Amino acid sequence: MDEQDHPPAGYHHGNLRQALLAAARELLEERGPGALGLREIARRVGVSAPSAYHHFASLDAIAASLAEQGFTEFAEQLEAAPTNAGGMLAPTGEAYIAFARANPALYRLMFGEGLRGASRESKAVRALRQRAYEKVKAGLRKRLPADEVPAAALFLWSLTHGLALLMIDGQVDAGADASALIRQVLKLSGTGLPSAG
Amino acid sequence: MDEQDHPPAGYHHGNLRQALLAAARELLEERGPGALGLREIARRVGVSAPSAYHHFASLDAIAASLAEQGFTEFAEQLEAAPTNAGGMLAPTGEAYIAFARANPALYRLMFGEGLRGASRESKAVRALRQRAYEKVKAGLRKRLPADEVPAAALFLWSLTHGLALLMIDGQVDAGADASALIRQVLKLSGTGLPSAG
DNA sequence: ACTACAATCCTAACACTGTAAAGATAGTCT
DNA sequence: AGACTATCTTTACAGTGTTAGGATTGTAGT
Repeated sequence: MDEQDHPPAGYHHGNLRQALLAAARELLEERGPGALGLREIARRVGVSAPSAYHHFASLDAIAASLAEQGFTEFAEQLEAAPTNAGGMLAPTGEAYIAFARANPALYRLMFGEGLRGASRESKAVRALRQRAYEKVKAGLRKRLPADEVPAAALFLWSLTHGLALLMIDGQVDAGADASALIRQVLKLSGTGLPSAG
Repeated sequence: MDEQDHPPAGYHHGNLRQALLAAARELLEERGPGALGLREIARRVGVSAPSAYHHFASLDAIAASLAEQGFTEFAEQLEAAPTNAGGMLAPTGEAYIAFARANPALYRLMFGEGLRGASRESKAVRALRQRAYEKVKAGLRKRLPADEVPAAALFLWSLTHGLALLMIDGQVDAGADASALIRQVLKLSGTGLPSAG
């Protein structure tokens, strides 16, 4: 039975779980959150569908696991954003949107799409979202009176989240230089809009 | 065969199509976009599943129809926003978010969740989204140089869309007076944030 | 009014899905 | 070696969206 040459060693198959997650992630980005299917995942790994139940409690658990994995990478990339330590917010925003654009389906999954029932309320996923959010707040506390922080953080997160989703959905025709447009939009979070209020 | 007392008159059943749409919409808000099921819809109307195919080409077509219906109501409520004609943008933003909060699942459906394949690319739905967007742009043109309008419009839309989704997902604990927080956040679109750029 | 017709609805069936139960197969430990 | 446990498989069940073909009803034509 040499169905694969990866040598990761392990038990029977050559540690499944991760193979399932890898296949799931490929499928996710190939065909979107709604097309995540347990049988298709197993098919790609070359294994029978129910065998997945030795490693995951359900398809939702696989999706939740992907979401967690996504949040981990997300946090890494946000913290690695250039001059993040310097106190500038825009570079973090750009990294945020870069991640979403590089992993569109994963990003949508992380924010609830394709998760049916249980894992939509998943404590793990929700906690991870909140942790990312707390980082933004911490950055703002250095520069704003405490009572303005919540609204300011929500403002920044809404703007970035919304822009990311609109771009992912192909709803904004960014043309050739998307990053220029992104920078332009994010910069408005500093200056504001004339007579918008 | 008196399975219902609604007298809407019509053909055989007493115009299905709309009954299906009504049931679909109830189901949608009750159990979310992912739980939209043709068989369940038919069940609620008291009719056999395949009969829906005389009125809709597929389940996706039902979902797309709901989305269209949603956009229509959406546009109405946005235009009815107080002092919209006066040129203020914030009231429109509040109406935007009010709609999303009143019809959370429908709002998500309108922006792509739960639509598999075809209708995600649906021209009708996409056109409706664009039309709503053009209205925002038109409002901005009166107050900004032309070359700043696209970024400004995208800025406003991203902020509002993102805030709406975060609130819908229960990701922001708005507490008792959500509208106060909403107003506070939207107001920041006018003033901007110190040293955010 | 009676007939032809077209629209509407139904039952039966297909290919698919997620999941449960029970049996085969390999690796591990004493 | 033998017992045991973890892993994977076949089989089966209830559910889904969708298609094909037959029954039923309302509409139009003469």
